[in-house]
Amino acid sequence: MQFNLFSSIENKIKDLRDQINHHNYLYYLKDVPEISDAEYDLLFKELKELESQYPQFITQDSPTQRVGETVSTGFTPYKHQFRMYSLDNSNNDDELKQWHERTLKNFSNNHNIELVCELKIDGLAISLTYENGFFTRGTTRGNGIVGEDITTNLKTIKSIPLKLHGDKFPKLMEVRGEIFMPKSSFEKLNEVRRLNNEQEFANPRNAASGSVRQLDPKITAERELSMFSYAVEFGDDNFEKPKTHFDLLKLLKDYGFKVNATSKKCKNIEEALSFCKEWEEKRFELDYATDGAVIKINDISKQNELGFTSRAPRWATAYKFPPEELKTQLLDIEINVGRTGAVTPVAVLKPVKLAGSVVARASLHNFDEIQRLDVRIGDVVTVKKAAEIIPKVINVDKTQRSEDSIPFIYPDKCPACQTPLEKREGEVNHYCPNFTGCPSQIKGWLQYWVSKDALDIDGIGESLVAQFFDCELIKDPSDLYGLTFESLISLDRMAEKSANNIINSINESKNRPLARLINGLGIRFVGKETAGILAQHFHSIDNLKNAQIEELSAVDGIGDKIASSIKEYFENPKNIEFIKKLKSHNLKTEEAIEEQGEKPLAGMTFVFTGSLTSLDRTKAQEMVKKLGAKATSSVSKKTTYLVAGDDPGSKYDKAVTLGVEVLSEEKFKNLIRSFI
DNA sequence: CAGCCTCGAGTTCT
DNA sequence: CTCGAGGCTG
Repeated sequence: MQFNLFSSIENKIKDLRDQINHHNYLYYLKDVPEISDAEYDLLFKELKELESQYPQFITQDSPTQRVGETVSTGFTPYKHQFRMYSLDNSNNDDELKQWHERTLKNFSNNHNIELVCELKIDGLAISLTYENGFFTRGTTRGNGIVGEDITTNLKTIKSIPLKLHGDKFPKLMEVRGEIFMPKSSFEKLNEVRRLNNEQEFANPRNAASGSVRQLDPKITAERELSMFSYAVEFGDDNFEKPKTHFDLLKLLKDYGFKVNATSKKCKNIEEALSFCKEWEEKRFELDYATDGAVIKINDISKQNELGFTSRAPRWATAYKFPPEELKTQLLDIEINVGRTGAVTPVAVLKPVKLAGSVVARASLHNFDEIQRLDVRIGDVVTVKKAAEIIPKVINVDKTQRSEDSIPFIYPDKCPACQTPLEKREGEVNHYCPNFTGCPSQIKGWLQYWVSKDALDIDGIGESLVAQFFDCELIKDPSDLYGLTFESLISLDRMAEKSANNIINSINESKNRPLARLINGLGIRFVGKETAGILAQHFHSIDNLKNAQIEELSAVDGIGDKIASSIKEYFENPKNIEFIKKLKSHNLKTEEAIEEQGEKPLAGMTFVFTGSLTSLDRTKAQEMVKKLGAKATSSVSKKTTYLVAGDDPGSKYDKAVTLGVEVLSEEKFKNLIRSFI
């Protein structure tokens, strides 16, 4: 299973590489591009993603390896002598106090346990190896176990001593620190890049990261980079090590490292909290970016007693400063109609930089939300990123509202097809009821049909289905299967090769598992999961069609609402017609009862979080399902294992609170391997 | 019937 | 990731 997976990925990567190189040739040398820039970018993006997941398949001639590409290569992987751990987070005062309480419980005499507070620098974590006082190697953090050797670049950074000061050194030590670019240098650098018409860096962190991973160390040397050091791993039993973390910081300073001067010893958690509060305000005055504070137990013997979880020390926690908020102007409210007919308003914002990226849009969810905020076009609003990712409008500054502003008038007609909108009793969303005729809904459906969770048609995405639909080549997904080479080639920006690929992909999708097909139908309340249940129970679309309400709701996981939604779907002659068309194009609409293999993981529930390095999440989920376990997306008491990849999110914290066992990617793979 | 737990749907940007 | 809503359990 593993081997097939890898060889097909290798082929896929090779195929992408060849395609892109071919298009490069056409574009740059022959000046006759066959595909649009957007399509080219998509191919490129896909290749980059696959390569970053499976770096073993990167070859020298890959288009991603050209100078100017940010994909990191050319650096040798290096296995850290001592693992580089992450930090657990405390998102607010309570969580910090809880961490403190939990930690102190481990000691019988827990009075006067000193803490050290430090600012958490928003940069790039690295590790420096010193042998007998000489700097011998510097590496990126990577996944904490293996990083990349960037010694030559790091040697250009002046705050990294090439030889330690003083005369007593351990035989071996690894110093951990954070590389950063001062805000002022970042501004200067971007100024220059702007003048040269070069792409600007989004934030100092990205600039530092980009600078340190240059293949040419001369470029690194030109960038103003600096480093704060904050930890050491000793590889020398005879060396007399510091007894406390604070002494360790002092030792680092004496050795000639730059140590952040704000670090402070605290007698109790209240003092630590006031350190956090103080810097939450003052951090903007600093010339470097900080995203929080780190609180550590000072006594190193106590640190050793506490030890580590699978990913982080128990004796330290990161206090996260609240996410950045910004004010900006709301330029317009756009109305989207999704594939189900659900109407969602989207705020169009004057673009602002927020927590590292430029935000121009934010969902307003529904009409209730607009009323709750009383948000009007032209208002000045506060935007913040929920969970650091999704922009959200959190409030409206009504003092800055002009006198002639009027409340937003919610449309009563679908913007795409002019059908009057409906709101069902007890539901929050408005719907466009023109389910079979609304162009916006059909486009959404087409897009869903070709997506990974449905028929997974490679090479067709949002723009292409919209193009097909707008050219009236297709009216619904079944028409995809009637597309001919000739009809495709008549389109703009479509050449033989792409047309062939598309026809092939479409044909391949005729044999997808039944569950995917059911999901693609777009029956209300029936998504990926429920479609899977239905496929397993009924084995064919026809059986599903003929099932009575009672039969449906008897199935585990299907209640009255879903059952009647399914029944309703199959009572609509248009849908019956659609399924007929699928069959006439030879799509697989039935599936033999799957052979029940060994189910060694029966009864277990897995949740995945963070980015997995050696396999992708969907694959991992399919694997555990095959072995009889469930794969869900949120952690609860019922979760057996949380598999945490790199940089896990809130799920990790929840698992810790609920006492759910956490597996590293490595441990997970071992577990799975023992069954195949 | 309340209180979980899960699922579905929609969303942003790199 | 988050909200809302459906299904199941005690």
